Amino acid sequence: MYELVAPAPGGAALIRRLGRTGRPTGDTECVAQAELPEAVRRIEQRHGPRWVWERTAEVYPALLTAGVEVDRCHDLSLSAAILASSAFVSPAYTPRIGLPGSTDPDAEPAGVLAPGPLSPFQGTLFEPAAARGPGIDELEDELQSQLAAVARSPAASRLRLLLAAESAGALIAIEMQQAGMPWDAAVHDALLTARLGPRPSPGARPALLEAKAGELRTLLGAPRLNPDSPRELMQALHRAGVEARTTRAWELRQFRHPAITPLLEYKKMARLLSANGWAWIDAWVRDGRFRPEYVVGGVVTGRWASRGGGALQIPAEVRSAARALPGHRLVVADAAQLEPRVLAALAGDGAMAEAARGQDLYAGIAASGFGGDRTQAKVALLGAIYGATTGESGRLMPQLTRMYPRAVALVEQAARDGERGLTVTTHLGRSTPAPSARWRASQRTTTAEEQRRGDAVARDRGRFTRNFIVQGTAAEWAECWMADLRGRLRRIRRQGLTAELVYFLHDEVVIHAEEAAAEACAAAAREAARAAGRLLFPGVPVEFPLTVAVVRSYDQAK
DNA sequence: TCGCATCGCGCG
DNA sequence: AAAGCGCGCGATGCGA
Repeated sequence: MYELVAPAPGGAALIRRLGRTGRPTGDTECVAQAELPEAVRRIEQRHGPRWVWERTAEVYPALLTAGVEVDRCHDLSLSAAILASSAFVSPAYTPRIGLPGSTDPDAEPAGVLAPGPLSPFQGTLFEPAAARGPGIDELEDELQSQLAAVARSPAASRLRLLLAAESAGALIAIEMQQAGMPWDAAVHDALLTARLGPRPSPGARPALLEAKAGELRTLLGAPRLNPDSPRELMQALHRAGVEARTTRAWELRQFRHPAITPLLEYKKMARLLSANGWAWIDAWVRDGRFRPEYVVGGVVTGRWASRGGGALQIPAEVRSAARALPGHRLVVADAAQLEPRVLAALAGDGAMAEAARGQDLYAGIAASGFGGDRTQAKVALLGAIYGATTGESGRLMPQLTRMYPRAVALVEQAARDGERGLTVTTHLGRSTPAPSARWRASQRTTTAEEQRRGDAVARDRGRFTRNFIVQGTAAEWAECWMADLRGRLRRIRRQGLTAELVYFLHDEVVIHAEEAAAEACAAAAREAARAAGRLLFPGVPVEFPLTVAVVRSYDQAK
């Protein structure tokens, strides 16, 4: 059933077999750290247990390096974070181990999640500091306490699915990091050179960017302007008669002045240079792969975050550098309009599910109520999910409410609850953190001015909780999707073919596969999406179609 | 020189 | 503060 792995003093590792409730069912095996991969391989082949460890990121890299993959695990730290705040757990469960992000073993286990630097080590199985962390008996206790918390929950099967998906995500994050996104530095360099000029010496502006800056200085009559400084830029614009309040691109676009167009071009080019220029290649591309670190559960809603290289913000502009190796393809699969579909399923809104029947949900909704205007349908729906009150989407809300009363009522209720400081919870059981100190202060106001500001703070929280249930449940769908897909790709690999997950972006995955396996991977992604829909929403008639592209480079998808 | 806040912009 | 959610990260500017 379970095999618990824990560090032991003297650089050893302990392995203990546990039953359904986390009680030992056999002896504890002690192996040298260097022998752990082999021991894991042996046990994995014998009975394919669910591996239990404190943090996947501390154990799994070394196993993978030794060529040992595991089928499934239970990540105690990630599970603790979910259970500690889940409204589905009652009476409350208190973790006895550190939560993700707290590397300090003395840290208050149930305390606030202090965003400390995680340093998942690469070379050895356990950091030296971990020796002072929980030992095997504490980890066994913790597992029992988590399993008990799940078992007494009225939503036990949902929580079980959530913990399994999150733990699978932890495995996938490490596997993807080791695989890396195939990245052609020469292609990247060529596109930088075309856009900015040849690579300059460090600190200098590339030629085309410098030329653009010169043009700007002339047009604004500001010969010493540094366009990278918002303050200097602001002053120069004002002197030139452009009365912008900020120097953001969207605002500058409103003004008519000869300098605006070159300024917007400068900003675009400067952004490319600083965010994804040559320094980025040097820092993040090695051996033809971009290897970011994925932080599972790094976002409050349950989405993944990343560390290093801005992995989840790779601009369209440089995606042509993500190229399949010769004889290979990138299979790019994207869940079409995931969040609105999740809303339809969550709310059990039959009318919305009906409109979502086809590949394009917005078109379906437009056809049944916005006079066929797809843009309007999209603006209205996103406004409902994000909490827009003014502008076009605000005006479209009454119409949307008439068409889909259940879906709108669901997000409205989440917003009201959030404003009042209540917890809201995703479909599988991830709950919002307790209201911030700022929100609590907003409840104690005396003057009218304080009252007004307090209301604004409450509405902020309402928009957060409104979005939380949708974004968070979408993240659960995506994690279940990917976990199921991982299993299918492993089966494809067992036929001797190359097929590996190399990138994940909230509602989109990239698989690197040899040509002969590409179509099978595309089919696997589609089947996994159906499986995820059934897992989360059994019996609910909402479809989760994918857009799948088999391409040579990432920019060729969509 | 460093840490920290702010601005701005990329992604979903 | 884009019309509204969630992030990461680089450059600048300021105070220590």
